Amino acid sequence: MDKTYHPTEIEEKWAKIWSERKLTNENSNESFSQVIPPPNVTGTLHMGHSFQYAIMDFYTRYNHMSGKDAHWQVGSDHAGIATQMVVENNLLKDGISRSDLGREEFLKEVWSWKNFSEEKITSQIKRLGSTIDWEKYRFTLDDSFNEAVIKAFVELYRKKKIYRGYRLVNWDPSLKTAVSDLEVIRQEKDGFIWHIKYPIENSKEFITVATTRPETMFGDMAIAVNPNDTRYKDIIGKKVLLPFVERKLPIIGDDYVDIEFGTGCLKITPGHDFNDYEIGKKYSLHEVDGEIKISNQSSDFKPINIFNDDAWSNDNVPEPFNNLDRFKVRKLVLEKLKELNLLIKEEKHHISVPRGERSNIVIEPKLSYQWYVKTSEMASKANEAVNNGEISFHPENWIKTYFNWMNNIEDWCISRQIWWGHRIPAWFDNDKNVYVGYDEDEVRQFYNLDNRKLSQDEDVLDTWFSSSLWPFASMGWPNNTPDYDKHFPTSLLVTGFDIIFFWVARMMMMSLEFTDNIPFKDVYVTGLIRDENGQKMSKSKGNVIDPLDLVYGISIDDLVKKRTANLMQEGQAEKIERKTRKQFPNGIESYGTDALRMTFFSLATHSKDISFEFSRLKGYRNFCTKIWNAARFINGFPEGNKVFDPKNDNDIWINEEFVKSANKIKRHVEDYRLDFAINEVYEFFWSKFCDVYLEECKKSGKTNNLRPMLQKILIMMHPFAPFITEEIHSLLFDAQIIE
RNA sequence: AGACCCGUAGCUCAGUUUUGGUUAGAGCGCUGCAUUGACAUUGCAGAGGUCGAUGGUUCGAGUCCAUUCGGGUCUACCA
Repeated sequence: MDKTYHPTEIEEKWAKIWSERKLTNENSNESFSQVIPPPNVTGTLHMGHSFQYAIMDFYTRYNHMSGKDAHWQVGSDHAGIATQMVVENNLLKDGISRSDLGREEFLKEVWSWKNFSEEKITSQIKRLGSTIDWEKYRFTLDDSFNEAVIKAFVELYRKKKIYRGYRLVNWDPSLKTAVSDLEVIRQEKDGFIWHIKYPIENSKEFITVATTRPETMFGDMAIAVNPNDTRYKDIIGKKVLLPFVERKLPIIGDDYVDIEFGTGCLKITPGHDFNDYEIGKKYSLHEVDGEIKISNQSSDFKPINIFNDDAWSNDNVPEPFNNLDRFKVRKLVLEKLKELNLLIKEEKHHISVPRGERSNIVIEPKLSYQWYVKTSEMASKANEAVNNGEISFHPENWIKTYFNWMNNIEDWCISRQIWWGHRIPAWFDNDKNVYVGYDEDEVRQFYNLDNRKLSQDEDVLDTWFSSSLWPFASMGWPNNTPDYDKHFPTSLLVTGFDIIFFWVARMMMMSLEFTDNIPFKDVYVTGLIRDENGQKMSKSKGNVIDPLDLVYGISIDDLVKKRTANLMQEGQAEKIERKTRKQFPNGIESYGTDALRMTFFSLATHSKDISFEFSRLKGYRNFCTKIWNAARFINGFPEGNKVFDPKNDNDIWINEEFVKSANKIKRHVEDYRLDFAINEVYEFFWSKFCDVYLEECKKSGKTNNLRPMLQKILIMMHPFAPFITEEIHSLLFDAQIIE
C-alpha cells in the first residue's frame, strides 16, 4: 500500500470498472428498485444531483449486499422549455434565431446539444461511482418513450380525462407559450393602484374603478359593484362609456365584489384576468355594435383580447395606444387619462406579479386553445394511496405539503407552443374538427374519416407529462419487460422537496391511472444544498460549486473562469471574481469522492436547507486518511486468522461493539437517516476500532484478529465509502467486496 | 389570507412526534500538553450552552400546551 492515500487515482480505476459492471442478484426474488429523477439535458450536474445520487447509490449497493436484486434505473430528461432556451441562446450568439432555421433544422441543433450534454452528465454520474446498468439508460424523448407518451395521451383522451379548451392560460410572452400554474412564480413587490373615472352614459356622473392594470382597460367589458353596496345600488343596470374607445359597458351587481376594497367598484376584463374571466363567463358578456351585452347563453361569451402573442397591443386597441409593449401602453394610458382629468388617484399598493419560471418575464393571461388533464379524480386516487399508507414520505412532514396542494389541485395545462418535446397526437381537418389517435392512419380508422386533409397539432407536451410516466415507462411500459415485471412498483424514490408537486404527485396520479399500481413505496425527500452562507447556489450569484471540483480540486484562476463564463447579466463578473478569490484564495483542494459522499450523508438531515461546509468535507477527508492508514498499519502485521476468532477480552469487546454498531447502522439506514448512520460509522471506526482496539493490539501484540475484523468493517462501510473500502479490500484480501 | 418549517456551543447542525427522566450531543473552530515510530498528522486533556422569549401542564420540559418575537418556505388571492 502507498504511504499516502491518493483518492483520485483509485477512484478513476474503480469508477471505470463499475460503469461497465452489472450487479447480478438476478436469482433473488426480492427486488429493490428505484428510478433516478432524470436530470435535464441542459448542461452539467450540480451539487444537488450528486447529493441525491450518493444516497441512491448507497441504497443500491446496500440492498445488493443484502442479497436483493437491486436495480437503479437511469436516464435523462429532455426538459422542453429549459433545453430549447439553452439552444436558442447559443444560436443567438451567432445571430441565428429559431425561426431562421425552421422547426426541423432547429430540432437537429437541439438533438446535437442533447448528445453533448448527455455525454457530460453520464460521465459525471459514472465518475461518482454510481452502480448502474448503463445498457438500460433511457431518455424521455427516445422513440420507445414516445410510444408510452402517445399511448398515455390517447388513452386519457378517450377516457375523457384529457380535453381541449379555449380559455385563459398563463402565457409567457417571451417564450410565446402557455405554461402551467406551477411554472408561474409570484413576485411580491410595491406597486400602484390607480383610481380611474369612467363616465356614466346620459349623465354627468362618473364611476370610479380601482385597478393595478390600467393598460387592460381596452379589454373592459363591464363594471361590477356589490349589489349590497348602498353607494352604487342605483346605478346597477346603467351603462358607462369606456374612455378612448367609447364602448358601452353594463354596470352589473355581483357579490364577488368586495365593498371594502379599493373603490368597491371593479372593471371586468375577461380577456386578461382570471377572475374577470369567470365573471364574464357568468354573464356571457359579448360585444354587439360597440355595446357590451349580457345574456344567459353561455355560448355568447366572447372576451375581448387586446394583446398579441408577444404582449404588444393589437388592433382592438385604438390609436395611439396600439402596437406598443404593454408597459408602454400603461404609461401612455395614464398620461392620457390624466390629461382628460379621469385619473384621480395613484395609490401605493402591494402587488404580486406573476413571472415565468424560466423566462422571468411577467406572465400575461391569454385566451387560447390548450390541452388539459382533468386532475380531481386522479388526485383523489393518489391521496388514497398516501392515506392508507401504501406510499410514505420521509420525513413524514412532507405529506402535509403534498396534501396542501393536492386538495386544491386545478386542471393541468399540458400543451406548450414550443418545438422541443413530444408532439401532441391530435389532428385537425380544414373545418378545425379535432381527432386524437396514435397516428394519422389510426385516427382515420378510429373516426371513420374520408380522405380529407389532416394536419397534426403543432404543439408539444409539457415535459412533466412525460416525466410523470417515468417510473413505469423507463422500465418498458406499455410493453411487458422483465424489468417492469420484477422492479415495478419501485421501492424508493429519492428526490427534492421542490418537485413534489411538479413530479412526485403527478407520477402518483399517472401510475395509478395506467398501471393500477403506486409508482414507489417510500419517498425520501431531501433538502436543497446551499452554500456556506445558506444562499441558494446559482450561476448568477456566482456561488456554484461543481462536485467534481471538490473531488479533483481546482485552481483559483480556473474556478473564477468557470464562474464568470456565460453570465446572463453584464457587470456581474467582477463581483463574482472578487467574492470567489476572497473565499478560495488558493482554489479548492482535492477531497476525493468518498469524502464528498460521506459529507453528503452527514448532511442528509431532516432540514430543508443544507449548508455545504468545507470544514465538514475536510473532516471526512481526514476520516478517509484514517481508514487508509489503519489498513496500511494492519497490513504490516503477519496475516493471522482468516476468520475472526475472539481469544481475549479485547477481541470479544470489539466484536460486541461491531455487532452493536452494525445493528444501529442497519436501523438508521432503514429509517432513512443516513446522517445518523454515517455518525455511527465514524464513531465506531475511529473511537473504537482505532483508538481502543488497534492500540490494545499494538500493546499486547495479539494481532491475529486484526485482518478479519478489518474485513468485516470494510464490508460494512462499503456503501458509505465504496472506493476506499473496495481498494483496501482488494489489496489486502485479493477479492472484491461486490464482485 | 391559509399551511408548513426554522431559532440549541464561536460556526454548521443532530436531539423535539410514536417514547418528557439523572452531568444537553457531534463535526469544525478554540485553549493546553504530547507527538514525525500507522496517520498530508494524530493522541490526550479542556473551555464553551439561561436549548429565541414569556406563561402553563408535570415530581420533572430542549421535548407537551398557549401566547409572543425573529427568520424562511409553500399554496391561494389581491380590482
